[in-house]
Amino acid sequence: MTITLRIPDIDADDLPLEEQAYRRLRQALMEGIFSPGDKLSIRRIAEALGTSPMPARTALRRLATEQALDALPSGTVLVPRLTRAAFREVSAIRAELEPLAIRLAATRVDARKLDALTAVVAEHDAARAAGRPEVYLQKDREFLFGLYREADAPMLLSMIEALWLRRGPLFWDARWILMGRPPQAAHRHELMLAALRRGAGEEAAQELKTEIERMTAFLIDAVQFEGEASAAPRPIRRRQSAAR
Amino acid sequence: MTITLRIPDIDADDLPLEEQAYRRLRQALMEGIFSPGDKLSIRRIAEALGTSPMPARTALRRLATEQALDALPSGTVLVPRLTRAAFREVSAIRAELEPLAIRLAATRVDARKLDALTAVVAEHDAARAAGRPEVYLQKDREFLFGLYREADAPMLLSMIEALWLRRGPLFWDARWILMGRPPQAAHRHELMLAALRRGAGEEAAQELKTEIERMTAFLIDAVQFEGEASAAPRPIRRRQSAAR
DNA sequence: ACACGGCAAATGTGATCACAAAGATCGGAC
DNA sequence: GTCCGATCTTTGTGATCACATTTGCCGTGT
Repeated sequence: MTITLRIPDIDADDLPLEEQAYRRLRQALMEGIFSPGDKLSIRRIAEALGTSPMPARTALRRLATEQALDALPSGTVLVPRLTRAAFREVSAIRAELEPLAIRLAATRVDARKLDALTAVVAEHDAARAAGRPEVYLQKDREFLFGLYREADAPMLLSMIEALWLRRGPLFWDARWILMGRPPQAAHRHELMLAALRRGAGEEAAQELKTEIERMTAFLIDAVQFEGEASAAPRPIRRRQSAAR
Repeated sequence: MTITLRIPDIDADDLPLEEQAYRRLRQALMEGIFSPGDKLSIRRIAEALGTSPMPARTALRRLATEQALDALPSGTVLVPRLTRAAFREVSAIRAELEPLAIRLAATRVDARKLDALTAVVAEHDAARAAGRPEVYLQKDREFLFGLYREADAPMLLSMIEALWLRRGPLFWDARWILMGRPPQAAHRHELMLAALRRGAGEEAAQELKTEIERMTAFLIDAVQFEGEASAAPRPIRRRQSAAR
């Protein structure tokens, strides 16, 4: 890891440094600041964050605890490189938990929220048309987590966040691939919204489960996973400048 | 919290102190050393563990990250007191994740393992007959996690462990209630084993889902939850000496 | 090319300290 | 009795340090 880190700032100056560090690192994981396999040393992260090592150390340990990062027996912390099996596992868990969140949200979400999320879907599709994968991924997240928060199920939300963090770097690497799918194949968010408007939570949950399963099947064939020989050129693994 | 802590020792002297602390605290959560609502101060835990504050601090932060403990905005760490809604949430997540683990395990588990787990079921029932709730809870855990480990799904296992940790103290408090249920109502482990022997993973998963849902319905009516008026005498909330 | 050994640098961990903030206690007023 | 303010104690956080372990680099041999 020889590239200068540009870890995002966040607007939370009144929180303890350790919490700020944690949140900034979470965001960095979702936004491609790190690549799969990167080694995160406490001192280097602390320097990048502009703190002493303690907050960085705590934040890294917290992220390892929730499996957003991998910790080796030596204590070294790495950005996860997912094997094919690990990616399947994450997806299988998502396919159970995220529909559950939708079912719970369906009993609580109101029309105003659904309208707001309709606008997010439009922005999601616009980002796709404009060729802005970073915005595309961010709108996908904004849509789904907008719904999951309606579930008012804090532990479930935290678990889903951990799943997204774990596969965040891989998704970032695959962002052009993901965005290159035809719109009707890429997501079923309109279908979900339509179902939710009819009060059909189970149907919306099923649409999401299908979306996750199909995205998994698509990426399984499209991505180079850890531990597999290079039968094709490696997908682009380096960061480009963030478009946002 | 005025009672002297007796945190379990573990057999892992070659691990870093922080990892030992973490594991010991996890075990303590499952075994009723703490009660819901207990405040865990870094210094007091460190003293009970016989370490400096650092390993205790890290362990407590890790446990808070995975929601085994609750952290207040001040940084104070508490043993969770589950509201009725929180207990329902934990159970709903369990009802999704644990059957998934069974389905995955069903494709891999062999007859030797099933035989070993058959013995655990017998010990589970013997503990019930002997009126030893601590062993009863431990055998329940041994049986189910024996299966979940067969799934070879590390993140799923970690998530299930976090769920069990979160509701560990409440279950400990309810151990006599749980053990007092008639055997055929208490669990469906024999049914699960029978299905797994036939290679019917989906059926075993469904038996477990039913077990979780019924146990939830039973406990919802039997337990005093946080934030609810005392319409009945509070259940015993203090530790008795561990029988093991 | 690879493997091994030696050495220096980097690293994670535990210990300790200072300090601001949170929490507990006490006394007085109503 | 309750409530409030003052004071003291405890607490969590961040900083820093020492040290054992790990990692990386270089040179040598095959």
